[in-house]
Amino acid sequence: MFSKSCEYGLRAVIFIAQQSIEKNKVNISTISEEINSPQAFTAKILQQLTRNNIVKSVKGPHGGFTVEEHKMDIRLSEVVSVLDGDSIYKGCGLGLKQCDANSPCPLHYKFIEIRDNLKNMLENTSLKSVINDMYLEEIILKR
Amino acid sequence: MFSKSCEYGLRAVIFIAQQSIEKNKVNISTISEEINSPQAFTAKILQQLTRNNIVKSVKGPHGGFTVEEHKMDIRLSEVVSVLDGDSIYKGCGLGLKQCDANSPCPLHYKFIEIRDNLKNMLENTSLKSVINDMYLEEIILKR
DNA sequence: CATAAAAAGGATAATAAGGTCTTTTAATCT
DNA sequence: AGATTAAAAGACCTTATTATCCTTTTTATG
Repeated sequence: MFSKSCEYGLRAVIFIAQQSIEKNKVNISTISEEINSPQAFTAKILQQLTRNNIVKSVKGPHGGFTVEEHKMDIRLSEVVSVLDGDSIYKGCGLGLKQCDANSPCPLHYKFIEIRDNLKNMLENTSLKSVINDMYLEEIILKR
Repeated sequence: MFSKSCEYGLRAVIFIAQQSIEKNKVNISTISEEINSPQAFTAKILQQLTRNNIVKSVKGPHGGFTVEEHKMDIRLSEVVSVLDGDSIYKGCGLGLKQCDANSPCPLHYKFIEIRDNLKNMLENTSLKSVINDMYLEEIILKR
């Protein structure tokens, strides 16, 4: 469904956000340990998320990554579109370049439903709400 | 959503099935032309579908590919699982190896809904029904 | 100001996905 | 039987994704 980059990215953002709520900055080595991802690769992904103002990074001693308070209600869709673009929402299920109501592929209307579903879920799910859910149940980001 | 192999495979099967209803065998060069896919690669994919008894192949002059009548009600899910396996249905949205009701990822329940949706669509859509739909509206497999 | 901690950036390596080409096998038609 | 046509099979190549390594830059602190 998502690329590895996007999977790691989502996990990382969720972890960082959770820690930010507890007032902790976290560095890459902690992050990659806690979400079980390759460290250098994760660093690359966080660079992208930093450039796109989804996470904030601070260099130097006691530096690390945070999600600022006013960013807590960004949607998962924003993370996904930074890392994977919008092909999941827009692309044709059968891979046709041109596929819309005017010249639909045989599965066009069936796919629209599923993609809209995914789109709505990602657009309606804020970082904050994910973190809240995590406090309700024992929820893990490793393994 | 699907791999290229799976996209080409689905398009190919749909095209072959449609032609089979009109009593035509079709060869790879026609198929790849009509569904706009790389010929040699499409041949590879059709080999897999042949080995898995989804399409039937006949070698030699006037040979080609067909979908036999009793195969017309196989589901799209069967094609997808031959070409892409079942990770779309089973895999965790965040890429965790272990993720289920016992140790769910933060998005587990949200993803279940979407994957079930996709699963149901593919399991309830037969080749025959796709072809029928294609006769109702002007539907294309190219571009 | 020197040092250490941390992210940023560039270069490269490994693996997987996507795609091509050539040879082999099988069916059909003179 | 021999020529021809078409798929099957396997070897090979290319590109994109995933992943690592190493150097540079930034910055907090003793």
